Formats: sequence, structure tokens, C-alpha cells
Amino acid sequence: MNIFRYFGERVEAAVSGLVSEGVLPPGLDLSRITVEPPRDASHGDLSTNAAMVLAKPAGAKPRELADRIAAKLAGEEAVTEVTVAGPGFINLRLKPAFWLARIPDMLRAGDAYGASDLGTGEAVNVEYVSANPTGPMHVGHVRGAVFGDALANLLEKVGYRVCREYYINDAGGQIEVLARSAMLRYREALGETISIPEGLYPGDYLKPVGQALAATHGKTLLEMDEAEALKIARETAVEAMMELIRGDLAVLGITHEVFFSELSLHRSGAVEKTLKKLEDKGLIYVGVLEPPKGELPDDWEPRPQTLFRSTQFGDDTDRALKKSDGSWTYFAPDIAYHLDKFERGYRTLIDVWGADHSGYIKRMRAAIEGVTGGEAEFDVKVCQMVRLFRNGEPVRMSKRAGDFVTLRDVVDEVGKDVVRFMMLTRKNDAPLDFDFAKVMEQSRDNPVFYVQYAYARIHSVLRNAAETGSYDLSDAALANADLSCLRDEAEMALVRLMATFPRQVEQAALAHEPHRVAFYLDDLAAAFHALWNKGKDDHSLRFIQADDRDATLARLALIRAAARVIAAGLGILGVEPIEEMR
RNA sequence: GGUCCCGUAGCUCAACCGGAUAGAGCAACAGAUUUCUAAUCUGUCGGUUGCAGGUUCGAGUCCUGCCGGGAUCGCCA
Repeated sequence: MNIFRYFGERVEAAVSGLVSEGVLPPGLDLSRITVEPPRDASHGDLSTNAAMVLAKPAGAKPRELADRIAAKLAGEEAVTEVTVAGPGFINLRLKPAFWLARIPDMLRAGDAYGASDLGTGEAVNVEYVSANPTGPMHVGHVRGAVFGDALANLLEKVGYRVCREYYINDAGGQIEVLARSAMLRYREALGETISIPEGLYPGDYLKPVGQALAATHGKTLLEMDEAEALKIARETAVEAMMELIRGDLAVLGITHEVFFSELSLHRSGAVEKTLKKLEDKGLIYVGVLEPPKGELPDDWEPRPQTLFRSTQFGDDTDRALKKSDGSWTYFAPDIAYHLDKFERGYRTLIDVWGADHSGYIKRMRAAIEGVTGGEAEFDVKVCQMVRLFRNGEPVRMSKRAGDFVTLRDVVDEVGKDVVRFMMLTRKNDAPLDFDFAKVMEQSRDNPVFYVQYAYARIHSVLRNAAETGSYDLSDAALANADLSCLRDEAEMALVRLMATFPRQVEQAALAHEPHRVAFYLDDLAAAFHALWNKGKDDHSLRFIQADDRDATLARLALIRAAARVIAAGLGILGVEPIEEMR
């Protein structure tokens, strides 16, 4: 149960009661009414702005209207106290029994706790990673990968039908470089001594590709037309690189449903078809762009080019679709790609990009609006850079000579779960520092540990209970425990926080911000650790009470539910909970 | 120079797409805990939310202009 949604309905009922009594006019817009936890807990359990929002359109004074609504809400079964405060807030306090009744909800829901039908099965496409298939994934790709995956989990959790998608840039110039690099390795595999010139990929990961080419084709590639040979090398290399990348992603626990090839758009004629569509709408023309302001690129010269009228949709300048050699720019097939997603039935398109692509957002948004007639909702989530540290010292990386930290390096060193959690401890558009030492630290400082430790502590208690007493610790049994002895403020604080989880998940999903789940889990862990420590001070608050079976069962139900919530939250982040840490 | 992102406590960051007295952690200081795991907890100190206007009953949040940091800037992807 989402208590905020529930009371949102109760507030609406109170308002429509006032409408039928003639106190309020009919036809009021209720959409801006919110029911939230007040920022300051001393104000109560729930707070609504209904009176302030409705006052003006109803021609009423906010405080007076608040009093009328409050009087109606006071009759609610679960409510113990209603107050009107400040400019017209209505604050509700709920019966402890109402909060406690959420515990069996949680135990019965298990992993599904926090799930909802908010998305009503709507299809959403999340495109993330989409790293060029020119080598293994490096650390720069990790954040977007984790973010996109967690966002997909989050949207699924609240009832969207999510497609996780990867766009393979297998048609550009970098792929030509890859093909040439692979050819070189092929010669090497045939026994030639090679040196890798500047501009080609030097990494050892292309050696197996060269060997595979040699094994399959013998010396025949050397004898055929170079373009023909490069084509074969390219296909083999791209396939091998995608295998590499899929493996890297698997290490992070990421699986895409769709891998979409850029090349397929070229081959199928989808690019031409898409641009024809734009042309028919008068959105394409041949023209000369103004030179960019400020320092000019060295080789700049005015030149007529095929342009998309993205300025018509709010972009700063129109954008080139063809290179001077007549081939497509990156932009052209990308429009076709996004149209393809739309035509596959996705009305909500989410792209996860690195910060270095943020200058591309306006034109893509413009293109999608143009090509779909404004029918698609397009959101780009930009992930800022991750700065690597080792014991506070920045990790130096130079792209030359393959001297970069790979995704596998990081995961091998600290583990998948630590990487995933840490990547979500900052808002996506804020830079993130990742310190190899710090993320392994076992301290309050380290949120991964702190949350995992709360979960482990709970399981420690449960193990202890299983050994020392004859309790039925199944969720089904605990869900039937008499919870009335849970009265302490620390216990209630924990319960209230757990009960807000469904709302937190919904809000995070609507904002496309999975990091909120990570922050919530840190708060939840804090509430649990606080309760634990209170039991040190006051032994009557310990979870296991040898001489009080009812109290023990109630508390085991409480902490078991807390563990369930932590697991549900970690599940969204794609992190495995740990039952024992020693 | 244009565009986008960021600017919140000494430090690292939140703040639920406009709500009440802006919250956590770290650091500092003062305490608790001989444990259901002494990897934890409690308290104190700490703020003109970069600056100046505007919209609003109400602004860290929206708008405008500055200041500062980052990213990016016709054919890379």
C-alpha cells in the first residue's frame, strides 16, 4: 500500500464532499494537490497542500478552507490528529496501528514490495552504454551503464514495460580504424613482424581477432581487393568486440534485450527513408552555416551542405546531415534509429549519454520532434564524469598505448555490487569521485558497506533467533505476529520510513533518478542502526527477548520486514544483499 | 564568444519535477556501547543556498542578467 496515494484519495474525497455541500465550486483542478511527508517530522506524519492550492480558484481563504478540509479528514479511521499550520498546511498524525499494519504488507510482498502499476504497462525504451565496438569497455562507460540499468529496473518496478537497448556504432570512421587494426593483427598472426602506426588501436585484445581471421581465411585476405578484405576484417572484428563488450556488461550484471546495429540502418535504406520523411515536411535544405563564434577550427571554410532545420525546434543552429565526401554524419542514421524505436511502439524514449555528448541533445530532441510530429517523449539523462582515486591520489590515465582503466579492472578489484552502488550515490548530472580504497572501507563513510551491514546485522539476529528459540521465522508466520508491543519511537521511526518506500520508488521513477533509491537505503540503514544501538543502552529494546515470545516475534517481524525493504531497494540498484559480513 | 551542466555548512553531498524553521555524512568537540557482530550510536558546533533583480500566498527549486567551475562547439562518435 502506498499510504500517500491512499490519503491523496481521502483528501480528494474530503474536497468533493465540500463541493457537494456547496462550500467549494465544482470543476476544481485537483492535480496540484500533494500528500507528502512533512520535511519536519514534528509537524506530523503526513501533510497536504490542498487548501493552499484550492484557495485561489475557489475564492476562499487558505486557512479557513484548511479548517473545513481538516474537519473532514478528522473523521478518517487511521487519523488521530489533524492540525492546520503555517499558510494552510494540513498535517495528519496517524494511529501507530496503521503504521504497524504496513509490516505484514511488506512481509507478504517480499521482493515485490514497492512495486506499483504507475506505468500502466506503457512501453519505454532505455538506450544506454552504446559504446563503440572498438575495444573493451573502460571505466568511463561504467557510470552510464549502471545508471541506465538501474533506471530500467526502477521503471519496471513501477509498472512500465521496459526495453533495454544498445546502439552499436558499427558504421563510422572508428570502425574503419578497427578494421585496419585487425588486418594488422591478421598479418601478425600470419607471421609478419608488425609495428602499429599512430592512429590505429594498439591493444592486445585485437590479437585473437587477427588469429581468427588467419584461421578462417588463411592468406586469402592478402590476395583479394583491399576494400573487400577490410570488410571481412571489420565484420569479424565488430563481432568479436561486441562479444567482449557483452562479457564486460555481464560482469556488471547488465543484459540488453536489443542490440541495434547502425549499419543495418544504412543497409536497409532506413536513413534515406527517414530523411525523405523530413524532406517532405520541408525540414531539410542545402545551405551554408554561419561559422561558429569564437575561435574557428583550423580548416573552416564556408561550404554548402545538407542541413536539418533543427532551429525550427529550438536548436541554436541547423545541423549537417552529410559529410563533404557525401557520406552520412553520425546525426543522420541516429535520427533513423530514434524513428525506428518510435515505430516499434515506444512513445517514451530515454537515452543515457556521457557529458561530452550534451551538446547533441538539442538537435536530437529537435529531430525526434520533427520526425514523429511531436508524438514521442524524449529524455536524455547525462552522466557526468567519474574521477578515479587511489587513497586520495587521482589515478592517471592516458589513452595512448591503451593505458586506461577498464571496466573489468574496477570490477575485479572491488566487485560488481560495490561498483553498482557507488555509481548511484550521486545525482547523474553531478561529477562523482570513486576512490578504490574508500569504497572498500568498512565505515559509516562508505554507504555501500553501511547499507549492507544493516542487512547483515538483521540476518545475524535472525540466525541467532533460529538457534536460541523455537520461532517460526517464515515471512508468512511473522506477518501474523501481534505487533502491538512495538511502541518505541525508534521502532516507529523505522516503520514509518519503511512505509514510505513505495512512494520513494515512484518519485524516483517519475524523475528518472535511481540515485534516490540509494539515498533512501542509506537513511533506512541509519534508522535501523539507531534502533540497534538503542538496544545496547536499553536491553528491553533488544530484538530477542528470551522471556517474552510476543515481543520477540513482533521485533523479528519488524527487522525481517526492514531486511525485505533493503533487499527490494538493492534489487532496483542491481545489488545483491549480503547476509553475513565477517 | 555560443550552448548545456554545476555552484547549498570547513569538506563531500541531499532536499521527493514551487511548500513550513534548508537536511545528512565527514571533520572538530563532548558522550554511549564489556555486543542480538564495539565495522555502530547520541549530542554540540556549523548557512545571506555564488551575486542582483523578477514571478508567486510561498523560491535552493521557475524566469532574466552578471560572477565562478566543467563539458562541448560544421564533416569525430
